[in-house]
Amino acid sequence: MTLDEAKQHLIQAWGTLGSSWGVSRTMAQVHALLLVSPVPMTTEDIMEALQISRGNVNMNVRDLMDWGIVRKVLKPGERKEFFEAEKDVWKVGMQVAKERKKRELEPIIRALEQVSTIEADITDPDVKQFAETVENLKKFAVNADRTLETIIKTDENWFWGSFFKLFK
Amino acid sequence: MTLDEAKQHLIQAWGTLGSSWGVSRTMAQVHALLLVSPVPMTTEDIMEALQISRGNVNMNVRDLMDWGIVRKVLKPGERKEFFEAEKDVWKVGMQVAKERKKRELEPIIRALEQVSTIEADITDPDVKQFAETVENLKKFAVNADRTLETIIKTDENWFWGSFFKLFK
DNA sequence: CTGAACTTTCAAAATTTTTTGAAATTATTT
DNA sequence: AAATAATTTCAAAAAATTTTGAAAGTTCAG
Repeated sequence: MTLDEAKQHLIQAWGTLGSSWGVSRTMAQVHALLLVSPVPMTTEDIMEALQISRGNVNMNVRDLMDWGIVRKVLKPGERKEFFEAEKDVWKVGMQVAKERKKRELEPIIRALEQVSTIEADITDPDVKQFAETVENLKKFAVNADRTLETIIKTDENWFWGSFFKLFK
Repeated sequence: MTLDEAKQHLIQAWGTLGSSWGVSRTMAQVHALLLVSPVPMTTEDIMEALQISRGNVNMNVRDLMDWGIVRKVLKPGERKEFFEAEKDVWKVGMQVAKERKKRELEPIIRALEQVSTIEADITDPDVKQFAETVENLKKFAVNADRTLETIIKTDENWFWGSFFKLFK
């Protein structure tokens, strides 16, 4: 397998993985492309490498920047903008965890709290069962949130070194 | 808020959450519906509650059963099949973690391994950088896999009681 | 300022995913 | 074995998402 073939494989695999996690195939592919590029790339480079339109590149790169895992790089004397991906895999993982926590975990916790303001006859067994289910979902979500929060604040070395040892 | 309103809210919120995690809105809604139903439901009950077609209910219920978070219940003397969701939130979470690990984490690890069989001049700095990135992705994935594996084998009580304390 | 280089936007088109519903299949009862 | 009831399948339709590309906007050198 040549370097280029390997890159292509990885980009495809990353795109597929993205799809099953609610990230659009193209966004994941742009991310993978920048991740394996040894140098920052321009919009045109990305267009050419993935055979997609200018607008598409622009949107996906912007989204990746919103996720905090791709940066704009300005080269002195160059008019064009260059993009590079965060290469530190731990940082990427943490950044994604942080964003998903903010975008999805926190909203669902708020929704669960809202829903538990149900005013109803607590002696009704159906109401009781519902309240219990919601309460458990909330506990689970809050626990996950707290755990993520802690992991996010943890430094890289701790993870690579001894995360899994804690679970022995 | 009445019980029914609260249920509707939760079903909607669950559907939205599903979307951002690569689960179809309807599948998440069927799951939520069964989760808050005090009794097992038939295909027709679900059709009516969510206003969706028979085929759609059938497919999504089957998928939920594949995920191991919904069961078929047969009532003696009844011709129809009933469905109920696993109510234990911890079990649901673990089951989903287990399936996603199998369906998505393991395949990406295999893909990364494949890609690292690249035969190329290791003195080429580009090749070296690529190999390094792939190696780090693999380490991250394997670590996550191992951690998940351990959590999955952990019993419920441990999580609810002291998960987050470990991270202080 | 002006115009060229580059970036962003967004309505329409293409693609992908989901849903429908009727026909085929399977299971159960008489 | 025939009739009835329920489930499954799957091609076509609908809906949702993604992509395109050209026009509008922005930036900057001269």
